[in-house]
Amino acid sequence: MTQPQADLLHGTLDVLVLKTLTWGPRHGYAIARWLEGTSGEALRIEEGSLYPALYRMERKGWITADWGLSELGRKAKFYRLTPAGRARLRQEIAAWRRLAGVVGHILEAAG
Amino acid sequence: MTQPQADLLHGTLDVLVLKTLTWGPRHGYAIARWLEGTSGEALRIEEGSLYPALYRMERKGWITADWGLSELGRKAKFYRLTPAGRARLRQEIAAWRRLAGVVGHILEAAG
DNA sequence: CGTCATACCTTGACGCTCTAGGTAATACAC
DNA sequence: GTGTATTACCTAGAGCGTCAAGGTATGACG
Repeated sequence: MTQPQADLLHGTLDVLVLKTLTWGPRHGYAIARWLEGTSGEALRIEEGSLYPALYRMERKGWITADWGLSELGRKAKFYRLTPAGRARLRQEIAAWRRLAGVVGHILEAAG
Repeated sequence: MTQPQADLLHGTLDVLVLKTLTWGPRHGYAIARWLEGTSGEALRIEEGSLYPALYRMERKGWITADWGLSELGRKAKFYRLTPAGRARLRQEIAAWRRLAGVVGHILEAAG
């Protein structure tokens, strides 16, 4: 009965993950939990979206990963921003602001 | 040399088109020109995105089309909102506001 | 005669998200 | 000790939206 998720993220996952990592290294599972929590559960970060996104960004050199131990003592892969990732984040934030500004302006106009 | 467009629209085309049609019927080409103009050329509406979007939404019953004559006397297909389209527009605006609010909140936080 | 603008349409590649599986280890209840 | 939930990772495939790059046809302009 559960409805499909209807593309909640609209291509914003990369920028959200990059931004999350500005607070320090985090493993994938923690990134998902943090984004969901910070959004007041408005976002659902599906693992089938998250892990491919992490590999993508690692391949592009925006983040790097090291294995370590989570807060609960389990093995976990910690990701952190590279300088290229910080630069990319700035670009993506700028692009998002442009889009949000334009779309917001059009949608809020009296119809 | 021209860079690829990098998914400027992020899945917002449907809601933008629906909103455009609240100002009255318009043909595809005019919808594209209007959105580009209103956005101060910040948006580029590719025809390969627009026309499939129009068919999609017509198939879903959100818009309907009639052939007519453009302002310049050429044959053109005029689209207009159906009641279902208006309902859908309200939903999509609400979804957009939620997403924009959450993403904006996260991205604007001091990193 | 060539070019630009209007107005429509199609195909294929690409990329992102989701669904729906899977593994493995720990923690806790019964 | 057996089942269940949680943590933490991973993958395959479908679906869908956007873009690039083509195409048709008409009319205006020089």
